[in-house]
Amino acid sequence: MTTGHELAIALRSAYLALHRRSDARFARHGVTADQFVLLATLARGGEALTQRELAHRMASDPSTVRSMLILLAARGLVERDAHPTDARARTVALTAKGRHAYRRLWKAGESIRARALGALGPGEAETLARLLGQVTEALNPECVPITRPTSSPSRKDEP
Amino acid sequence: MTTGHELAIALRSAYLALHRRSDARFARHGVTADQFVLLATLARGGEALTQRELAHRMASDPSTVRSMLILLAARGLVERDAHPTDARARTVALTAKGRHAYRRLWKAGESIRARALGALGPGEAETLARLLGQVTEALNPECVPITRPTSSPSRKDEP
DNA sequence: CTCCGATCGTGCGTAGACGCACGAATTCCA
DNA sequence: TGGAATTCGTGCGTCTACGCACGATCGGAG
Repeated sequence: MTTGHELAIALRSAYLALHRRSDARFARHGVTADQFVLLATLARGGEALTQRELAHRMASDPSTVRSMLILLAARGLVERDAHPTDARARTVALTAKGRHAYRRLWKAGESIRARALGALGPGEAETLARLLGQVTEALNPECVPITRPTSSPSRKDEP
Repeated sequence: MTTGHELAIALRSAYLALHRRSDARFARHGVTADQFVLLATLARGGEALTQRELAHRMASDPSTVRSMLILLAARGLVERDAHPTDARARTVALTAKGRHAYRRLWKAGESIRARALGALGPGEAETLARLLGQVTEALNPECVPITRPTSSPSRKDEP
């Protein structure tokens, strides 16, 4: 039987392992794993996101994204301009240098992605992604169900 | 088809969602999600781990564990004593207050664990934990295979 | 017994992840 | 149209996750 605690620990371990590996790999190129995620989100996002939209797509926090953008902008990988119609917002986009760096980083990270996929049998990657999606969905504060959070006090885990 | 990148993003999203939820829940009790992990590891570890062993079991860094211990010790949840036989090491253990807090926190986190498990069908929790374990294993720097990291330049993902 | 390499913890610096409180701009609706 | 609620970004503080360079200690090889 797998308890919620075990699941949480497994999730934590896997994420931290991935993050460490990626950080170590990308460090040679002067960026962090999270900065890569930002650049990738921007690259795939078809130009010009607001900081908030960027944060949303990265499953990250606007405040966090802001400090990352400051670092990336200082290095010329990213550009922040005024939003055309909304004076509150700023648009974010990759610079040419940023796009170039992203392509380089993509290649650099390839073996790590291959390594993760290689650990999984045929079809297991799909399964894993799907299950992770279900957990994410359930954990996101999006729509807290009207029914009280835990109706029957489930005693699935034990300390 | 699920690419390595999608898998990485799914993993990141799930972990961050879990972490956020947990942090929010535990904040009322004055501890963070990661501090809970430390306390749980200590509680399950059968007393007296070295900082290094604790870090290993938490899938965390000795340096990180140290700063967490400083905070937890200042609040009397944890005790750091000299190691009986190794003058370099220090042993870490829960105080009575720490054990009490841990029990309280365990209950507080229950609905989150239930929520995650509830998003999964029968047997899926086991599957998810297993797949996460495989990925973790593959990503951990433990034994870097003698064969060069990526022999055949696999072109599984696309930017 | 005496080194020398491995190991433990420390201290410092950087980066991320967040919460919260602000000011400014936008939207909505009465 | 005027004001309230909302939304965007900022700034600040805290905690975690590391890497790296130390000093101290341990352990084994000679």
